[in-house]
Amino acid sequence: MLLPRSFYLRDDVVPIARDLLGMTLHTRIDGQHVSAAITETEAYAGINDRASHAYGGRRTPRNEMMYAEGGRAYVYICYGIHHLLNIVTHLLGVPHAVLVRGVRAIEGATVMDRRRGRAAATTDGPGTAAQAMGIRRAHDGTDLLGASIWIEDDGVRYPDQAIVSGPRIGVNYAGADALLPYRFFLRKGS
DNA sequence: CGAATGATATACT
DNA sequence: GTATATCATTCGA
Repeated sequence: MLLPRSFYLRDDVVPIARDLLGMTLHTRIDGQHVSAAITETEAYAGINDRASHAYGGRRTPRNEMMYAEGGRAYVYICYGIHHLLNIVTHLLGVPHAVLVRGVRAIEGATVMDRRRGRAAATTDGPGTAAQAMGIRRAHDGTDLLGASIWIEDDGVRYPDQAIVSGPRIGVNYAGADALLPYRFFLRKGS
């Protein structure tokens, strides 16, 4: 079933990042429908999180969408070439988001291979995940309860021991906040 | 392990 | 408007 708006409006982004593991991300982009299980996420927890683009309440054209009501996509370009998909959470004006770092193909694996230019059944980073799903900067602000990007709960549930948490990747500039255990992924073999 | 890559934010003139 | 530093990464060696 489609994840309801209320899932995205909860006030703590960290358990949302954890709960997204096992949910199914769907896209219908360029006439191609693909779906994939979310296997790795990271939480970015608002204006007090030094790793977040919204640290200190910063507002720029790029990160404006982080301040939207939960349940939209925040897509930005990193290192000039990689498009990264984030899921905006919390109420209007509170900039929380979850970075989707990894997916595993369910439907449309051949489309994902073609987009990636190589085998893409399982992606190995946030840039490759977004690319396989067809998501690019133009999808910034897309409503996740709409027809081009959405997330479904197929009832997959993982016990706590199947999930690993640890420090986020690539945020060494964030000082002590770089050590927060805001990254979640499936233990090998899960 | 290290170079590539160019959008973006910020600090200037 | 122009300049510069930075970057929630990726790929090939």
